[in-house]
Amino acid sequence: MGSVSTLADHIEAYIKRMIRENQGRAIELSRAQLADAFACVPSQINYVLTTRFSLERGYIVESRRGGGGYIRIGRVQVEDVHEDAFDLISQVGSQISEKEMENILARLLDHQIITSRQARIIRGIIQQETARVGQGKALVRASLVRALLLFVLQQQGN
Amino acid sequence: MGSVSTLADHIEAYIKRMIRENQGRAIELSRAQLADAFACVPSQINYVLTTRFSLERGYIVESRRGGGGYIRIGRVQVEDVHEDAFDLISQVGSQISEKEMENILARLLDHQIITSRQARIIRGIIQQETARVGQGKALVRASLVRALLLFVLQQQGN
DNA sequence: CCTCCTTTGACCATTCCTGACCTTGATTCT
DNA sequence: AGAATCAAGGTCAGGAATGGTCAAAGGAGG
Repeated sequence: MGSVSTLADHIEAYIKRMIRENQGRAIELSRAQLADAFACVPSQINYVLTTRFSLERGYIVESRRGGGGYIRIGRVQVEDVHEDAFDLISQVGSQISEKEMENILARLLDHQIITSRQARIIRGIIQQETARVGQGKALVRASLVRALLLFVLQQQGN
Repeated sequence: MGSVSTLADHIEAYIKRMIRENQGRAIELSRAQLADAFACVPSQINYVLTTRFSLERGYIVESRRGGGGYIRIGRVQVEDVHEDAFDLISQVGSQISEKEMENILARLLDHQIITSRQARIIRGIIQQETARVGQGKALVRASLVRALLLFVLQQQGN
């Protein structure tokens, strides 16, 4: 697993565990309470939500302000994970940023379509290959992401 | 002077010893601290990492910037049987023709380093990807061949 | 000398965390 | 009902902590 060192990482892990323990169903929580539990400012929760629970990473976050306010966090429901994976890959355009790549990997990892080891190797390979070219890294990255992920999927016999 | 020991060599040895002492498991370190320990500029660490801890040499390096940033260095287990395969791959230049690619695949197939199914999948993916780009197919192909073969080899050392 | 590897430093990019200030919804007071 | 107040959550910009890049200078060996 990734390094669980920063506060944000801990909060992320906490939320994911909550969801897991709830059979993957959406959970509801109070921003203020959570912030209190981790001894941080409330906006830190928003930071975690936007950086780790974005739609691109497969999460849906709803909330309401005012008295009795709440934050609900759930996973995007997908019929067939492999279908979803192919969709994800086919939606990769001719260029892709590092951040976009991370989102895809995070999502596939989340759905256990790839292992963290595979994700690491993919990152490593792409890092080396993009370093090799001066310009057009986003182009090379797109090509490699598609190729490597497609390879993984096809190998699994899809 | 038998300069068997540049600063880079010492840093390399230090990191390798760390990994050894950690039972071969990945280690995590701080670039700034390490640079400090060796009284050099931080970028020297990057130099050592890129020149001595590349994937072809069997290492995988991950890092994160910002607060709580780190550099993680681990080994990817690779069977010795595949030593020459790595040589083959690292000899792939910045461009390679379809014929050269076929030769490489044939050799790897011959030595049973990859299966015919894997070879087929690789061919298919590379065909698709090179078709996407108008020019510079040989460039893209080289990148993909390296990436996919590297991936296959590291997958096996699991 | 020439070339390749090493070292350095200036400048850049990313990630995290906080606090001041804003918006929205519910409840209570007149 | 309307106003005031209370109780959430949201935004945004900034500071601090890391690591990354790149090109030029330095050195050792052939």
